Amino acid sequence: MPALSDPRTDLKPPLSGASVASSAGATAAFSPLYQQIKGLILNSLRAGEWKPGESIPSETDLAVRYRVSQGTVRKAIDELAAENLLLRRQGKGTFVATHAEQQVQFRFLRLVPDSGTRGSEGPAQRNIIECRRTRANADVNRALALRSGDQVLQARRVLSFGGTPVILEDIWLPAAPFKGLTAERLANYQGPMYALFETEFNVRMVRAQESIRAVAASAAQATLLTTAVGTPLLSVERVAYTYHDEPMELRRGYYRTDTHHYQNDVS
Amino acid sequence: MPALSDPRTDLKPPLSGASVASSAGATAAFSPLYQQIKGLILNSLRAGEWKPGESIPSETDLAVRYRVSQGTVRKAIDELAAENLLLRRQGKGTFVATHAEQQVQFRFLRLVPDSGTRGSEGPAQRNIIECRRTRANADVNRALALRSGDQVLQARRVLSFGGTPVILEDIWLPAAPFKGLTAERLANYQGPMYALFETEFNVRMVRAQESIRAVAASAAQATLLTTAVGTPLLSVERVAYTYHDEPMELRRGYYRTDTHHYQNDVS
DNA sequence: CAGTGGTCTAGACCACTGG
DNA sequence: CAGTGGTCTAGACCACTGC
Repeated sequence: MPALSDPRTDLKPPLSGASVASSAGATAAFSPLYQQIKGLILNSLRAGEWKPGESIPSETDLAVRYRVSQGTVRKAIDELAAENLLLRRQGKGTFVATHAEQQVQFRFLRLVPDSGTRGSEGPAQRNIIECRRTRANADVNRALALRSGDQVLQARRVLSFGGTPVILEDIWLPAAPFKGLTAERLANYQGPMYALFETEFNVRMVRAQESIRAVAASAAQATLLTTAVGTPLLSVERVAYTYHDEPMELRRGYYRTDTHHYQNDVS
Repeated sequence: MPALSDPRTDLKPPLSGASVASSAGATAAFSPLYQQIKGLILNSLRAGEWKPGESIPSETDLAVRYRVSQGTVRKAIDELAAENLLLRRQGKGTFVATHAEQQVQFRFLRLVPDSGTRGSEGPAQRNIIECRRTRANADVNRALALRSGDQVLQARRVLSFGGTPVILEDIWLPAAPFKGLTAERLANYQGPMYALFETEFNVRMVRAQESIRAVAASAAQATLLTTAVGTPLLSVERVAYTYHDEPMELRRGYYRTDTHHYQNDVS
């Protein structure tokens, strides 16, 4: 191993909070080396240096690159794998997670059929009702951290399983990162919408937060979901985030739960 | 460190699948040392050797006890901490997680007020409607992995926040592990029900699986929740598990979502 | 100050994959 | 067979807690 006298261009040594201000709180947080490495890897992911589905360099290579031991790189990758940003495959390498894989399709969709398993009803049919460009209202602006006046894309679609419409969704996206997205491209793409976002716009959804309520179907909703007005529906409001917790999508879903249910593990 | 010649009473060496049957698949799975250690710690937890809220021995002590390095014990504890079974506190020790802590009260309850934070409405009022001992139907038996004919305890209660009834719950428990549980003890206990289970019956709920639907309030439900018949309610069916994935509780909850919502993080 | 968990390193060896 | 991630060890040192 090389001596540590060599200056590191990327990393600060993990020094403790020796900030100027000594009194009155405001102590600089101690940041371990592996957290700094994690941040650097995160930056490379966001910058697209390694694309979804591709492998990242081996642990030993990264250890050389960052001038730390393999164990430290390993711990950084461990956390990123636990957050589903990376995928380790023994003997093969470490890969950037993607929404395009067959195994984890609909990874963010918690709705499953009451009987049978996910996907047992065959592929979902996607039906784009509309897609337009507007200025968002205050609600949407707040959720997406936009300035008032910023443009957004709004889409509405229906997902059907086995021929039955089950999900009605309104989707809002900031217009800037999704420049060029049209109803046609949405309609023609086969596969999860988030996979299209990855390949076409270099936007990878990493985590999401959902707020769930029970509501009664309006006339419009009932029509699109071929059910009666007043039918109880699951209202699922989702904000999806990219790397570094940037909000990138607001989605308001209405789920029929007569043949499906929302499944959640809590611990 | 002592030589490894010393026979280990508890552990098999992490040998690979050299089982008798060599052909026809059925290869014995390779189990790393730290997984075996994790299993032993799990056994001690289930046996009540260390009780909720107490500290377990230090990593170095456990390393001596199990005759492995501290790093191996550490990895076992890491996983148990990630699963919320243990709680690490730097400088103090490692503690058995509990539902009785102030910080994590209602850890399994995902319902939060639309405005304000969890607990901002003051403490929840718990109202036991009934508690009786019966034979369970097939549904409940299946969920709790009981034999038909086994006795169960059934309770119904209403939870109110800020004076408004928000949650109606039906709860089923296997009678055997909860021998002696009565409506009075439930009603008199202040604090989360799962905390009572820990202290009185040595049953610790570790994880749960919830199935969520939207339903219309029945007459009985509407009365107890002081709302109108047909009001959309969130139906939350929960199966809660103890150590080693033993199902120990079935709970059917009905949540009003006019002032609260079910919050979920997905990644 | 001693004791705890947390970080970092270095090296040996194992399990798995694919050419 | 070489290359990858996975396990295990041993030791040094750091950060945090409480006496």
